[in-house]
Amino acid sequence: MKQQVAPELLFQALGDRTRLRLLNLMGDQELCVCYFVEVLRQPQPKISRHLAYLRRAGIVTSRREGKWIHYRIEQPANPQAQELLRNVLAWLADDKAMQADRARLIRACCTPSKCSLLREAPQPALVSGGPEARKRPR
Amino acid sequence: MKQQVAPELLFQALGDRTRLRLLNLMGDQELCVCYFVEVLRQPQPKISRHLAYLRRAGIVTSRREGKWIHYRIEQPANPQAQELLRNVLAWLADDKAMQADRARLIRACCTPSKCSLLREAPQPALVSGGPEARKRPR
DNA sequence: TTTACATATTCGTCAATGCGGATATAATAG
DNA sequence: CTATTATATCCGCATTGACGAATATGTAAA
Repeated sequence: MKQQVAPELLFQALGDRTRLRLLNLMGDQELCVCYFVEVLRQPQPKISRHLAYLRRAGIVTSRREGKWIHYRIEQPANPQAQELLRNVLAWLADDKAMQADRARLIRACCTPSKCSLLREAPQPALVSGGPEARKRPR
Repeated sequence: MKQQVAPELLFQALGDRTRLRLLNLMGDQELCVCYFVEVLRQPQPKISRHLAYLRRAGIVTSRREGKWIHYRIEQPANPQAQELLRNVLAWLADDKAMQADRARLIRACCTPSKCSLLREAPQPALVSGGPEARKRPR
């Protein structure tokens, strides 16, 4: 069973711009680390450290596939926390800078050949039952 | 116009147990500092410091009435932030320890004479248009 | 097995912040 | 004016966490 997060620990994890940008990029898809590095244009160790923080906080999980490691948002066990996380993502989606990040991600996915880091990187894939899927339950 | 809070700053403010307990006690009422001190059984300077933090973060406002200073939650300007804050309070309302705090508050209000700090303290009052009022708009 | 690549971790430093204890400020009471 | 009460702020200390730089780990390719 997923462990219950104390609210203050969740909020501490959300209290950093870089981590919010990472979550915003994940949204409802699974992304491998090189995309974060490419899109956010931040040093790889920095990205990795913040992803580790999110993982320790139970907000994301990772999955290895060969050389690549994919990260995705993990649904919290607590329904209230789930709702809250959905709200957070919706709020981020309204933020101009966050929208710019998403746009950069889409461009990177369309033309991976132009991005030094993404030559052979696996494409992102939608996560079934992710936060976005739950918002449009048709 | 209320200023827009960056999401990460809001979350930093929410990332502390004492501050969440304070917010939970405020809920939709306006409370004076002595109640927080009495109910949370924490040193007054500690309470005061955390209230100041919340004020600087734009989450609460204060109002002086003679010797007493009342604090209440301030509705964020951004609708997304409003929704989020409502979610936070709803989550807290589910937490056992938070419920115990609220029960202690009610007891303190009913028998202020038994609480050393509350001899003459003004009673809490509901805040019009507060988060709870918005949830039961009848 | 060596090499290259993707990602993670460690180290030293610095800023932010939590705390208790002491003290300052502001309002009222006497 | 002085004393008291309610609240805020300051000090020193400890912890946390963010950062860049360097390095380690794990996987696959040559």
